[in-house]
Amino acid sequence: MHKNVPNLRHLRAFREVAINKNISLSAEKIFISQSAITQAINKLEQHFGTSLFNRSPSGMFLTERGEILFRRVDRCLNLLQQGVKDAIRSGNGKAGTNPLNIISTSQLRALIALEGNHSFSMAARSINISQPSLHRSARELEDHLSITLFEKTNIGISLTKAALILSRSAKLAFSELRQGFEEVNESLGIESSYIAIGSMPLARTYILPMALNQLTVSRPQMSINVIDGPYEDLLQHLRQGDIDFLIGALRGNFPSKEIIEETLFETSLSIVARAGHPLAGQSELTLEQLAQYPWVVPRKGTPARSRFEAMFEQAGIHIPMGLIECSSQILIRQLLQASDRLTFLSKHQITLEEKQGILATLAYKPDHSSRPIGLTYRTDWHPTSAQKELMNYLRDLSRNIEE
DNA sequence: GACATCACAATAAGGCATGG
DNA sequence: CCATGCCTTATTGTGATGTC
Repeated sequence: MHKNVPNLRHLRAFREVAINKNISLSAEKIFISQSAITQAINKLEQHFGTSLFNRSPSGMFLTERGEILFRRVDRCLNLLQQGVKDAIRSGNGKAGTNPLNIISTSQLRALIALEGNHSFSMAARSINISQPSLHRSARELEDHLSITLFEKTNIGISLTKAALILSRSAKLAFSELRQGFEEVNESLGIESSYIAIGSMPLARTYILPMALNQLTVSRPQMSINVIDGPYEDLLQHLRQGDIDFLIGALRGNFPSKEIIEETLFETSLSIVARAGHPLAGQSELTLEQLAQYPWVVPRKGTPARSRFEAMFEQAGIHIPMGLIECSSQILIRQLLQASDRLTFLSKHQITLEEKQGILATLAYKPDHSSRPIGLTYRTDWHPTSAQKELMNYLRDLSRNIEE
């Protein structure tokens, strides 16, 4: 995932030279030799496959792609610097010299690997290095920061609070670099970029596929990763920069200003059953009638599930027993087809074929059935042009949705 | 004066074996 | 499982020297 992250000191050197427009001066500032910086920059240029500076007698000036990268590198380093500071504070350590001097990419990689794996051996395997190597990097990091990063718990090795803070900044920092790499490639006309989208059930069925098709027409080389899962997991990945944005039902009420929710459209929930269902075609259904049948419902904690429960509770009716919780659209169809179960679907989850005869929308309109569908992303996220393009397709498609 | 380059030195990163 | 020692390999850095 975070392959090929360049040496942090090289990135620092790059930033200094970009600011000072002078290698020798930068060399004095960050205490390494002039030749080391020259080579570091060459290496970065090789890594990103483009020249980053115009060398002129009056100094080193960023090329167009150098500028692009500089913005990302600057954010990357700031994130890391802040992350180390916060982690040290959280771990009651003493803030020492410049944090960027004491940590390396491989140490951060080790840290990140340990976040998802509760043993050194598994973490090592997950990033294809040997257990001793990973172990050493991890302990070195701990040593350099002089705070506790790892502790033994009942599930194995866990990260301390301080370690989690650092790991999160590192992921965000690496993801800035990933985005920078993609922007540079875009500017070179290499369409190899990559987008990770977190998808909640609704969007998947209609709007997202259409937008993805549009995007792949204009950018055939693009690789796209659509990830689904429980909202909490997706949000977690979003906050750590693993996912670029989420699409689906908005939850609202974010405690912090860290996350933005952008409404694309409103959709309304309908109660649906198979076409030959006993309640299909009847008018004026009551909640009591609906409570007689078994249901397929969304996971607990989702907005649609809350609506489902509120619908009965407000009317003082017991919630039907024998619920099946399921978020797979295909499975829901099959459950409905084979039984008299009912479910909540929003208008845009029902396809044309289904409207023409496989599913029946029952004559009962839940209160407050309308809910916002939209995009969720980090406030400090800076989308690449491919990412912006995809979001614009989604916005355009939403505008044309007939309600 | 300021960057590039070269030969070599120094470190960092990684692996294997092996013992708690 | 984790931790360590010991060794190899890869990466980075230095200082001298070249080039424009």
